[in-house]
Amino acid sequence: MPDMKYDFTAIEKKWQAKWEAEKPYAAVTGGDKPKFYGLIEFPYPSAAGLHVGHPRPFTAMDIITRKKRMEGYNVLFPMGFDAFGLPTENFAIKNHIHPAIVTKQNIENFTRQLKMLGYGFDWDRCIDTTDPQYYKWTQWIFLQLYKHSLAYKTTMPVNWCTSCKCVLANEEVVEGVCERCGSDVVRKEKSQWMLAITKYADRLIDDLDSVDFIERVKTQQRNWIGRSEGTEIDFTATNGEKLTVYTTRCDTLFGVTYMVMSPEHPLLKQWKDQIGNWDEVEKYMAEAARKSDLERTELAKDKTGVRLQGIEGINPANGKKIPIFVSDYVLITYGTGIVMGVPGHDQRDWDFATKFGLPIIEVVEGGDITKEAFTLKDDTGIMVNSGFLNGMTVRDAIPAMKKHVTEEGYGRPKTNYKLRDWVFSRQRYWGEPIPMVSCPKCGWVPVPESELPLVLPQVDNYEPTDDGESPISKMTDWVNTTCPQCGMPAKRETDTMPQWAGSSWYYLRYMDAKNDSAPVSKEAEQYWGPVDWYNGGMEHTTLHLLYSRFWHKFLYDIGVVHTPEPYARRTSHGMILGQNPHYVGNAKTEEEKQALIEKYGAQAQRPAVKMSKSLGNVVNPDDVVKAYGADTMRVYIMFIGDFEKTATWSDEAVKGSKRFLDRCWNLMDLATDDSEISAKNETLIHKTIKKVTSDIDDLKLNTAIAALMSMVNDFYANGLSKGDLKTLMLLLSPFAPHMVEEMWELTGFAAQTGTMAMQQPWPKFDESKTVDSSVEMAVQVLGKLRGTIIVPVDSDQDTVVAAAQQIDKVIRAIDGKQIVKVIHVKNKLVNLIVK
RNA sequence: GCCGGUGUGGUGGAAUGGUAGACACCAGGGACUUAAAAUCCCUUGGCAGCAAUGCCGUGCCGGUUCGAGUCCGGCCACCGGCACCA
Repeated sequence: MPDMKYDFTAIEKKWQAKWEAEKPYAAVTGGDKPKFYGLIEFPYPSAAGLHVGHPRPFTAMDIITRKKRMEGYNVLFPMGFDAFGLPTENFAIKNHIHPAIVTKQNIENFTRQLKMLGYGFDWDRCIDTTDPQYYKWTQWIFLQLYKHSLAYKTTMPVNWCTSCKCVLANEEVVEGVCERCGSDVVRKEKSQWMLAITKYADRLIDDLDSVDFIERVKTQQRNWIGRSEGTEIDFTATNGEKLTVYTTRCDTLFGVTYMVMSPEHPLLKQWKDQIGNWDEVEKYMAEAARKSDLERTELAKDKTGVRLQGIEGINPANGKKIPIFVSDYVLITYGTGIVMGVPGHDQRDWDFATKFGLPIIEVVEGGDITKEAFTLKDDTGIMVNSGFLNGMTVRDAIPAMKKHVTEEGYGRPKTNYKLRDWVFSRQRYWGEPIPMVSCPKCGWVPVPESELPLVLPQVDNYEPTDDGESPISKMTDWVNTTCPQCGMPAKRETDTMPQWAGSSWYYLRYMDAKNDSAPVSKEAEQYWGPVDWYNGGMEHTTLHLLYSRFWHKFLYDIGVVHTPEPYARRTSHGMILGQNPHYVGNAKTEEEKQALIEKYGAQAQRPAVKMSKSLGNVVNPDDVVKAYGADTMRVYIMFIGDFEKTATWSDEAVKGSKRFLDRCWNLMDLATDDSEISAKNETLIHKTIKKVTSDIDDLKLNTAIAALMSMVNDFYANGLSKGDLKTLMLLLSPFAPHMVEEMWELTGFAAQTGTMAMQQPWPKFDESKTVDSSVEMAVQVLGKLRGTIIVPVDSDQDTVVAAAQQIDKVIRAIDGKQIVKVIHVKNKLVNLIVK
């Protein structure tokens, strides 16, 4: 073997060129092989390029799909770009470049970096959501939603980001601020396109049972949808109006001492003339409208409200008259916007009643309602002061009351959801135009499908406007059109679709990326669907992941796809953090330490933090590849820790992965010419194949690499044959594909087999060869480790006990005592119980 | 407040109820070298001891078990999600 250095730069360049030319990763629809569709979330092509967070999921799925190919699967592993969105638009505004040009440059840079890392994507299927040939079908799906009454335009209070000058979906508001820019979100009355995701709420929850998603994704989606089973109860107002409330605790109906209406409730304005203190009420309503979501939440503890003069409510259970208040702790968006106040058994109601001096009635025994509401979590409390419910447990009282109100005709069981319909329009430029035309005579009319794609017009200024209109609205040539229905002058919708539109169906497009007559052909979808394994970030759980499940279910209903769920399996990766430059642990002196704590506070206590430009702890994959090579980058990012957990990048630790690859490379000099697996390494090799195979399937890439490292260490200790090296190369090839192909060629296996290593079958193990002829067993006396013995595999108890009694420490430990019991776990341990 | 998750050496992390710390990083020692880098070898959980060895040790308290990082009950801390959802 020629003594050659591992020149990763030259090697990686060579093999990437070969793969570019020969396309070994191209997926062909159809054939006899079983199919495997592995998917990772496509990136948003930012100007900053890839950061080291990207390669974690990408490398993992690349390894999984490479192994699947070797196992004989027909693999689809695609990549694309989710390129509409605000950062590009803002960059374009700032630098006076068209967003399309920025997007093109960014995609080119991302593509270069992804190819640099050696991923086995089928580049012929690459998609770009801003390509009119792609968004033609995004618009088409919108039109189908419209035709099925799942897209509608309505005026309602929406979340308005004061900085982006744009509406946001509920899912995009985090703790009262915009999830993207962190600015205040206020409520604004606006006419918006909506998608009726709530119609799919039950299916989105129930079908989670049929898919293999990690549990935290399922719980998070269930919580977000927030299904609650309760009761609607009709109260009456003294002016004759019916006031329906929603409650999950209908058992407490006898404990109601007041009612509360949301300040946004439409009945209030209707009652203007009947409300004695209308001025006061109106003022309160105006104040509530001005508050941002954040303010409303922050002030949660301090209840405010105004009592309506001249109108009271009547409790249908006992005919009692009770006051009605207006208060902003009642939300118009949940339930009926009216709540029955049960201060004895709801803490918010208790707070409110205490502040306004309202009576508090105990209807469930067990607490001290003079101190706080008794809101027991278990439901075994006994009902009191509640007419026919007295003496029952809460558990029995709820169904009894539900039945009662239904029979009496003033109530009914009702299911409610926290999930809201999806606000689907944005007042920004860089998004898919919504293909609708507003005609003075016909109302909203869809653009005919034959006219799709409705291409985004060129504008001079992308700047968002303060009047809340899209920049496109200034393009009168484009806006002014004719009604597709009556031919009269009409105007186009100028809002665009949200960031999440294009990604709601992109996994389907990969199956048939060039189709000009459908989003995806029936054949391609039948063959590739559903996605077998989808990995992505937890931050998308209640956004992209939920949205795309919704769209998929709709496409299922209209016969475009053949499965009710898009993704069979969902896993999630942890974030990659950077070193914290301000960490107190780095301080050398006590003064330095104090200075850091003073300056950075809690931030200084954390060894690792999110990478950011301002902290200067961003790791650029380009630099890592330049210094150590793509294969080292791939191995390190997998070896860094448990895939699902947060991990911290370490420049020092990368070297360990490089060292490992060097050691693999240098094994070429040591391997003897024997092309068979050597007898001395046989067990080791079969064990390692077994371990690496199952670890990849279980997404435990870190321990798979550890097993390979162990094998290499043993090869150095015991020597190896070319046959042994061959197995190592095959097991390593998904992890470090460039280096392995070069080794495969240098060791003559390329010439001998006529294929690349990646095209070889995945090594098989023989279960019977994964066990050694002898094993080391633990010897315990009274559960305490006293030594180890080496015995033939599967030795019986007598043999093991006899061997154990030869050990000095064991002899001493049982000295003068009787062995009364022996616990013998075959090949593992023997525990001598003495007295 | 509710729902998840996590807690193991100086560090990242391993451990189907069965030898805690695999595999690495850092550190220390040695070899090679004019020297450095690279490479190779050794040590490396803590305490006591020259050593053999002994004791302690997986956030805390208790329980089940021959045996608990792992299972059960109760705490504490941190991370993530939701949150005036009636």
